[in-house]
Amino acid sequence: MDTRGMMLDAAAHVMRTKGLARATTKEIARESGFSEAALYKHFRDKTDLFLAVLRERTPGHLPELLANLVETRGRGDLRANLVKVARTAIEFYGETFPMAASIFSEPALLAAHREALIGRGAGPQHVRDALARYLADEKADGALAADADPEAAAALLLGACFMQAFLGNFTDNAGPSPETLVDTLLARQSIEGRNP
Amino acid sequence: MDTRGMMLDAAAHVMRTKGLARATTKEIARESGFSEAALYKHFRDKTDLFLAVLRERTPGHLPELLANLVETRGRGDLRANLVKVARTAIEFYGETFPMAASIFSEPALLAAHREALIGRGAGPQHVRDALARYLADEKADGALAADADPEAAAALLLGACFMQAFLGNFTDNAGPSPETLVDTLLARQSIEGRNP
DNA sequence: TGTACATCAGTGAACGCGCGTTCACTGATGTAC
DNA sequence: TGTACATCAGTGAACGCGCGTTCACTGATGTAC
Repeated sequence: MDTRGMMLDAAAHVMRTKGLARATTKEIARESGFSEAALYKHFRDKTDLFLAVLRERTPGHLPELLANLVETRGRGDLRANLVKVARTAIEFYGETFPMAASIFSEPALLAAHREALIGRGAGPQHVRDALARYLADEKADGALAADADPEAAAALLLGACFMQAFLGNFTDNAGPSPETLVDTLLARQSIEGRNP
Repeated sequence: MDTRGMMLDAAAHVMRTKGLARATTKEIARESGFSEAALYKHFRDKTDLFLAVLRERTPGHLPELLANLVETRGRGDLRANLVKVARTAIEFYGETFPMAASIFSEPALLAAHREALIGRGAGPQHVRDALARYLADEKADGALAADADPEAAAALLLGACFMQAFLGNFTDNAGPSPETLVDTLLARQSIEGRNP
């Protein structure tokens, strides 16, 4: 691993364990094994370093899984696919949440990160859109009810995972399993005959 | 309004607009119209002030609404009640999110806030539990399918609202309306005859 | 009523500290001839 | 091969700054007699 990579790892680790407010250049330098001055040979300033961490040290398994699902539409059965999405999403959001939430404490950093995501065509809403697209494909293939709403269904499932990850980071709250969430989403909750 | 209240308002305003990292004693003092020294007549230290803001300046309309729903079970129809919950939740989480997310940047503050919530018997999971309890009541009254899962349904609906509030704070993403979310939750998504 | 004192909310100025950043430097490695 | 110089990743020490916090204080208000 090159110096820059070690610095990014150190920064990501400090941000995760000590929090953004305690992620000082001193701490990151100490953790990486290099001097503070060395940080400035690889990154213009502290913001540049943080943005690089956000860009290069955010896990990608959820976007990847959804990209695959969209590509191989209908391969495997709907329920199993959604359970896998839910499981992956809870894990992904669980890893991502503390750092992502942190940057709300620095609006300037938040804005810069948002712009960077937009520039790359990435961002949280794209995940939801990808799942909605997969569900729309399943609906077109007849695996989903004709009056089902792919976007709302995607919002419900990912939202539950997102919140579960938040609750898991905030308390030790467990919440419903991925299977239960998916089954509840797919099944009718209101009594038969009544609307909707 | 007494001095203490003005200080809390000022602190909450600065936290919301400038972010936790820029919410310095100088800034809060300037905004409140008092000196920095005066802050220390009313709060032991900065952490004490922040915890007081979190305790006394967090909106309460969502917990309140759910408490009322649980009390007046079945009054009004299910769908209308849920739509109102969703609408209130999106607004509530939208107001709460930036500040709540902020404190993930200071784990010590986060831990202190969590302990304070536990001590008061409050916290985000209680909101979800309250909605689950209301849904369980509706199920017992026959307004919800016999095999419906109140906890999972509550997690799905509130999760979608929570994530929508996050997306709204992060980008200007709109997402499905409260009505669409509720209808999608209540209706069967998988095709009739297929499981589940 | 006037006088003497107590209380107390709030202040201006200073404090020490840790922060992000920069500086002149070092020493290992590569290159020319 | 040896010699002279260039390059460049990384350093130790210092810098100015803004932070949270404390200090001795002021001046308005209340109270006793």
